Amino acid sequence: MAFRQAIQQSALDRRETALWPRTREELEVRQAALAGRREPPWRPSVEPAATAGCAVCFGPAEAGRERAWAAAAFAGATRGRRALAVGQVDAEYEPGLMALREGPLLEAAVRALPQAPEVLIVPAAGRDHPRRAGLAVHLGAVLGLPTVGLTRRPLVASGPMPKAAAAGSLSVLMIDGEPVAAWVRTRAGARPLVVHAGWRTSVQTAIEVVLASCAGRRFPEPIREAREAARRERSRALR
DNA sequence: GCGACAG
DNA sequence: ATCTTGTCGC
Repeated sequence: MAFRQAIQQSALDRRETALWPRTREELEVRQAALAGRREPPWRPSVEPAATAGCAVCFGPAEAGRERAWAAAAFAGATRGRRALAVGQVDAEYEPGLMALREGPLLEAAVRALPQAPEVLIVPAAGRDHPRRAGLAVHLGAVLGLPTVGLTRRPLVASGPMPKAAAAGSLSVLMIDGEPVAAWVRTRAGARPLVVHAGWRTSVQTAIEVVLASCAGRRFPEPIREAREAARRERSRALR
């Protein structure tokens, strides 16, 4: 049955945990494989789509490891609309390999959400990546959820920022003639953000998802909520 | 002079 | 990301 199948595909298994690569070599192989997979493009069934965001923040390192707090949230996140995940990470930050650091924790936070989102905004690159599979793409594949990536600047692609100061003005970023992301002014007069095509999303769809959730602010509401939740938990734990 | 490769 | 100084707008 198509209906039942759709439900199973959109529902998050809250107990299952994926195995993330532990080394640079393993991750690079995985990324190359992910980039080759061609899943059916996703489009919001109803607008606005149920959009969630996620975030991670780090604390002082202890014994070589860093403590980290992750959160996932829907807009207007209150109790019941967000979730947390805490852990340690030993991988250092390295452009192109962010999944080693943030993948497991972000997955845990999203899976802990009481409801499965229709689409997830990830604070990381998507298709604009050395192997076309940034953390936004990887996390979407692991969760079986459409994702879009959102960063302050491009990772690989380069191009001029939109000239117009109006919210919604944009300029597409390409790699080898393929659209991978776009500079998007999410708020009038503010510096544009880079919106990336992610897991099962095109640049166009990614832009629609992000613009629909910004509500007059530079960052999408779900991302702001998740970021705030993670930082608040960190300060609570560190105190 | 330094950085210019996501967070 | 995190930190820190400086500027802008309500």
